[in-house]
Amino acid sequence: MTTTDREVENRLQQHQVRYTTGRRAVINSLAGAPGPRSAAELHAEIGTSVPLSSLYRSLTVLEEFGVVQPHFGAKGITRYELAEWLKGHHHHLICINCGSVDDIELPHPIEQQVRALVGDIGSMASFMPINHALEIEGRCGSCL
Amino acid sequence: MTTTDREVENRLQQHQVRYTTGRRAVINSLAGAPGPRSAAELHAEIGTSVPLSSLYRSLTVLEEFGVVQPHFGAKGITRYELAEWLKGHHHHLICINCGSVDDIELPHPIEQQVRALVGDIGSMASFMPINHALEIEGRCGSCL
DNA sequence: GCCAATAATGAGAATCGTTACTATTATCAT
DNA sequence: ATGATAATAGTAACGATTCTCATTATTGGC
Repeated sequence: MTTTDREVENRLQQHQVRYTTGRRAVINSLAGAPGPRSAAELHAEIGTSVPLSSLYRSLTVLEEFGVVQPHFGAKGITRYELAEWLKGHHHHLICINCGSVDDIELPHPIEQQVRALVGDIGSMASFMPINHALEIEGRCGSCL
Repeated sequence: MTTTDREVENRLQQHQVRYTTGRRAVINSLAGAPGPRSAAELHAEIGTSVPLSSLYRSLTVLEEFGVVQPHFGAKGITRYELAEWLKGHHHHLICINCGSVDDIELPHPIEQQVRALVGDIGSMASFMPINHALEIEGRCGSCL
């Protein structure tokens, strides 16, 4: 059992939500992925032991209790990743050629700058920022 | 005929693509909106004179020729907005309470900082940035 | 350990945003 | 005007996601 596993287990326990085999499979798959994954992608990796419909339900529950976070992509495809408190704050590099989405964690000073900018923007627009995402579109290493 | 209208007309003409009534309706509706709009929202505003299927087709060709840009939101809903060369580079304030998406144009010096950060990130991740979007989630003025 | 109560699952149908198809209509150059 | 081509309207098809409900697993109390 990994650390992530244990943390998720605790979080769910506190809400009297069961950490079942299917949900475990989702978490472990996401924990090993370098970026957000769609239900279909998870299904392909996990195998047919967890049917798609259950996968979707698991994702919904896990999102409801703050364990995973959705990321909305082209063609109505929603990909999920572990929430920030599990995997750390990060941003996305989205390849316009192959469609891949990879995580990138900014060096602390740079992330601080982003955070400061977001704060400034919020106060100048009478908007209360709670989260932010810097999505960078371009060409990934394999598609240059 | 507005300036935007004329600019779109020119762009399409250069590609031998017609700027029809339906496409004009889409552009004008988007030009008057404070944020991205979905096909359904445009249909509601424009009325039944332009059927949904035509709206979708219009959006597809307008995107194809760089006149509008998609924005992917929750529940598989794609919203479109005028491309940057028409409406200027901007970012989004997304309200987690009411779901509204509003545009925000950053003061020039701040946008410069963002741009510089994106450049830095690209070179440190061997990724060629082409575009970027700072999406700020939080509570809008009406939902504080 | 066993039982009732409750939560979760599996399989398929239903939903909804979006796309594809095709016959008809509008537009453009000549 | 006319023929070639682009665009439209209406409807069927599609695919990601959600819903339904009968069945199965888990849990807390005995």
